[in-house]
Amino acid sequence: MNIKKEKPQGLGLQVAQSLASAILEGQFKGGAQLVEQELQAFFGISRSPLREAFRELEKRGLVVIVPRKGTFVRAVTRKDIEDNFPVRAALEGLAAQLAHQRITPEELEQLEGVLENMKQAVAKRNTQSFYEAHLRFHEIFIDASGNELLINTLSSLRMQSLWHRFSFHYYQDDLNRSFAVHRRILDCLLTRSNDSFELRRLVEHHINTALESFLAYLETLESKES
Amino acid sequence: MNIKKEKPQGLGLQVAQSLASAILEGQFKGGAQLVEQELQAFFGISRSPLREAFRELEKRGLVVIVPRKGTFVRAVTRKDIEDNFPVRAALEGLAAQLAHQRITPEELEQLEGVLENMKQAVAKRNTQSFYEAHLRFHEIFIDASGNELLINTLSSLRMQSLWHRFSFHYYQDDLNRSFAVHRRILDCLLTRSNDSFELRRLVEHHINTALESFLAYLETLESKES
DNA sequence: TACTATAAAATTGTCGACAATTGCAATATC
DNA sequence: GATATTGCAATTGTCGACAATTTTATAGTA
Repeated sequence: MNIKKEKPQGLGLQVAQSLASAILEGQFKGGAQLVEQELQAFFGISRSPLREAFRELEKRGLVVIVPRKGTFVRAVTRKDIEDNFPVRAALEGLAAQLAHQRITPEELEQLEGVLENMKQAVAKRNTQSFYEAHLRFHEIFIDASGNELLINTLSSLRMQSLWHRFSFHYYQDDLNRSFAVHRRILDCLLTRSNDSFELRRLVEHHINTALESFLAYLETLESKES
Repeated sequence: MNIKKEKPQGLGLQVAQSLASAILEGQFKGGAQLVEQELQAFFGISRSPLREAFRELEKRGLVVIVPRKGTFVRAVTRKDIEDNFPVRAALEGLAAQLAHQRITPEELEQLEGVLENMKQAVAKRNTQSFYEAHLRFHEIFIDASGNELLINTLSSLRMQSLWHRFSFHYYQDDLNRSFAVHRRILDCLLTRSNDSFELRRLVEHHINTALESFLAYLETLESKES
């Protein structure tokens, strides 16, 4: 058989995917209840797969299920963000260190390509495409770590932190600086003889710095609202 | 009201708890299928809450759900273990560093108490109670980090790594050394003026070392089986 | 008015039945 | 004898109905 075997995914997972997108795009207010009857009617499915979808969303950290009360889209607080970044920073630092030992020439090639995209995005002041390339850059070296647990854990953490209500706006200011950091990261990965701990610190510091500018961005938002 | 408000947990969570214990105690062979009908009869419940329990177990990383195939207890491979420890090490290192800044005198007191238990366990060559105290020691400073995400993530990772088929046997050899390490960790936590990075490295290294002796322990097991 | 008690509505939890799919064994075919 | 095919049994997926609980609305009382 040369035909793709489309992997079977029940209604539950499909609905979960759909709901996840909706939540990440901010189509629900934080803390809003996902009422089964409404969604049941909307998707045209029964309650069993819908509840399954809720469990899936809870696994991804997008909703919180409270017994006997209901399922609520997770309201992301400032503390959630402050908690998320350091954990991501530590894990991505570890991922980079592991990748340093086992990354393949092909993957390094990909990183060069993505970095080129970032460069062009900087020139064009295109924050959207810079944002996407940036995501891809991290994704590549995380996968290169070869640690499945690390890859899965970070996948979840990065999704949560990307809560698109805020999205990529906060990159606007320092595209150049961000590009330079990733150039350095790639250089570190390219030189095998290097100390992998330096690479680790570099990546970790990069993300923790991102937290600071992200929080600063939030400050400006809050001051505008008041 | 002064009465405990017993938090409601549906049948699903109760069954999940029961199954989790059974799995951790090794009452299922790795890769064994959890058939709904059997468990349904055993617990005397319907399929809805049982499937809910399966989702819960999957969230905790104890089973793997394959669509249209079934739910299988996760077969822990050597790579799973090799992947788990470095991630735990990085996160517990971070937890210790965070705890260094915000740990309370009460928590330090608790750590002293637990360390005393470890000391006595060493004297009595009681690996069981040493094991329990050891778990508690880590739990305390992880909680002291104040990072909810970190606490939850580590809770899950530590549970997985404790897969009791192997259990605590591998501690037997170096109870003294392990005790000494934890004495040093506590000393680091006690001196606020210290460099918190040293504490972090200490904890991380401690866990990565544990991986090595754990793997060595597995070697002996495998050679016995052959 | 403010507060409590009661009733109704809305919502989640659980159940058993039926549908769809998969795995396996018996059978057929070369 | 090896391989493909068919049919049956086992298992998971989906559904709608009923039960239990929580929330909301209503009425009653001080």
